[in-house]
Amino acid sequence: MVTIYDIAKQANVSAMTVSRVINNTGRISEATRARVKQVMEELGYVPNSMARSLVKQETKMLSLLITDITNPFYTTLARGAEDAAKRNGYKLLFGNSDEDYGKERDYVDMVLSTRVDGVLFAPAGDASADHLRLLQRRGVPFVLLDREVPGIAADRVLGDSREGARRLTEHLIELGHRRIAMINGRQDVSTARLRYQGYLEALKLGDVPFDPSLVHEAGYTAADGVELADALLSAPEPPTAVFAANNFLALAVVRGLRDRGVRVPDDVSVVCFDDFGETFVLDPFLTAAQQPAYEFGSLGMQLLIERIQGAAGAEPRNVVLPSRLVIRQSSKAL
Amino acid sequence: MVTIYDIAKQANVSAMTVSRVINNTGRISEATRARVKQVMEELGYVPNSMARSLVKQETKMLSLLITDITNPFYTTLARGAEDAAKRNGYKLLFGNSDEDYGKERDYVDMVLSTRVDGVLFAPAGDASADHLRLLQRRGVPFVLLDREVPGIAADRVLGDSREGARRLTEHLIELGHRRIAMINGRQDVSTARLRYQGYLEALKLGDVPFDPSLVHEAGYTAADGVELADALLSAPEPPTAVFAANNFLALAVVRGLRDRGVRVPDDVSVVCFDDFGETFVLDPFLTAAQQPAYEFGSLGMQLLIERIQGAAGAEPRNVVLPSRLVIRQSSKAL
DNA sequence: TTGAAAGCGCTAACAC
DNA sequence: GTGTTAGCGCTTTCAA
Repeated sequence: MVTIYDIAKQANVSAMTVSRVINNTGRISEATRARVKQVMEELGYVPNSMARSLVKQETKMLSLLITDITNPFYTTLARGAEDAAKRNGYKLLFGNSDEDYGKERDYVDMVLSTRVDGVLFAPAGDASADHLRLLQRRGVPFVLLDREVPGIAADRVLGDSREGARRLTEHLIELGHRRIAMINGRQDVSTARLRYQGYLEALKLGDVPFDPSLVHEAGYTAADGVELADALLSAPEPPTAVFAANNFLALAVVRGLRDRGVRVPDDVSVVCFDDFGETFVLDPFLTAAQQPAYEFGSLGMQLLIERIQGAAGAEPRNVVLPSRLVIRQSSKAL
Repeated sequence: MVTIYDIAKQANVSAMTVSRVINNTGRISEATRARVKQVMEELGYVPNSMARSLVKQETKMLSLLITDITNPFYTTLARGAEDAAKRNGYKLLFGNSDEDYGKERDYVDMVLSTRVDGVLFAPAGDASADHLRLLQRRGVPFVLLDREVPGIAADRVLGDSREGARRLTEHLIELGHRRIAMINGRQDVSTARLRYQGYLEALKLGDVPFDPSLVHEAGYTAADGVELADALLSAPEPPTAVFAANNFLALAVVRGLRDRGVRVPDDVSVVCFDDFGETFVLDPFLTAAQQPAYEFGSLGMQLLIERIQGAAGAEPRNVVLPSRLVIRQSSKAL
């Protein structure tokens, strides 16, 4: 491996001079600079960023933790984050918690020992508070993504879960539905709670009686919610419409209903948060509240970098990104 | 930041003793070990992996470079790679070249300065050879993913592009098609060349005359190939079937054809390599040669780690993963 | 079983 | 403009 000292010797200067050339700091004569640069070229020198990090106490490395790498919402978010990181000269370390607190904990340990300069953190749920406090105690800046965590004050980029859920439910009510089921993520996840509240709000505003037998909790991943259709249909009086709290749940429900001979939207309408967009799907079918996933990532990254560079101010900032209601074929008038 | 020295002082031992406890090396009395461990706990010590890397000359960090982070083929592959890396105690740095040699070059520089222990590399194309030689000269082990690069001898995990393309084309011929168009990636990408060859092979075997006006080249990303439908339909005698060399191209073509009033599959059949699977799509529509994306990642990672740990032998290994032909509604008898 | 010294590759701080 | 010294946090080597 070529080091600064090899360059220094060849170019007949001190290590410091080489360091100055590399970093463009201090005053260097043009002659020396040229000579050093040439030797660097010849020897194919590449700086050792570990050595640099060790002395500078910063790694120029950031970390992004998401909860489901198979979900297009998060991969699109990841892209936004990566673009913004690269623009600012940071590398990005990715992690995937799979909605699992154990894996999340492992990841936090990794992050701590890697000494990344900051973390973009999509928490698995409320119990992530422990992990976030670990980061706080070590002085690692972070920005919360998509979900808030009670008891943790930090910058965050959130969606309008409550509002979006309310609008989706209202849409169903406007179509004449009154028996509207909801399938949701776990209640220890803030978005699940807020989407539930939005649902209740819409029912109240629309003068639709609330029936607890129509509400089911699963989780947010593709694996969750496969059996949901049974639960839905087994209600004393089954629903005519379903609000699914995310894209995977919606897919599972539509599949499950169809398998049982229930047609969507003819027999049952389905709406959801986050869809799969036009990118992957030929004929997008689901009526959905679309969230600007890319902006979750890029904005979050921007907040994080501002925070790291001390351009942020003491109090946490809160960004709420509105969703867009896209009406498609999966919802239909009763 | 808590260091080894803080622990050493508190526990009344030398730094070396602490180091030994951390790494479980050497002989330590149970008493000392317990004392050190307790202090570590109390102070919340987390090892500084940069300092360790600097002296050990290894980072326990690997890197994965893919060419299109928006393509489910690659995100699934990434998941396989990540799982395998974690199983073996490695961290994973992600990168995305967007099929662009410039971005790829930047990424290689980054990789070099980060001193990762190895790279899983999905090359943008043949010109990636320069970048790969850079890695070779620096002694950074890598495994090629999905695409081979002429002139570069290295471990690799590839699909059966030629075979898969042949089978897809044969499928169309069996359905009675004889005017079969192909839309392809750039010819400086090995998979594009091989898929083209497979297409030609099938034509020859099926006694179908080859018409160069039916072959079009675009690129592999969603952005490419939007205008392809025009080119296809403007042929003197337009095709009755289209073989698209990947998933995004297929989606673009179907959209383009529909926009121009051409029905798929009634007027034109479409088949492709890599689809979007059942994970995102309610009613998968495309007849496709499905590749085992997850295994590309996990197997590639396994090869890489073996290579790094010297368990590999001198000559490059070559793994070919077969694709699976899934027949759906987008292809139909003439 | 434990410790002292040296050094991984780099840069901050201070000379000259 | 350029050089010297010291040290970032850890492990290797050798000694006790």
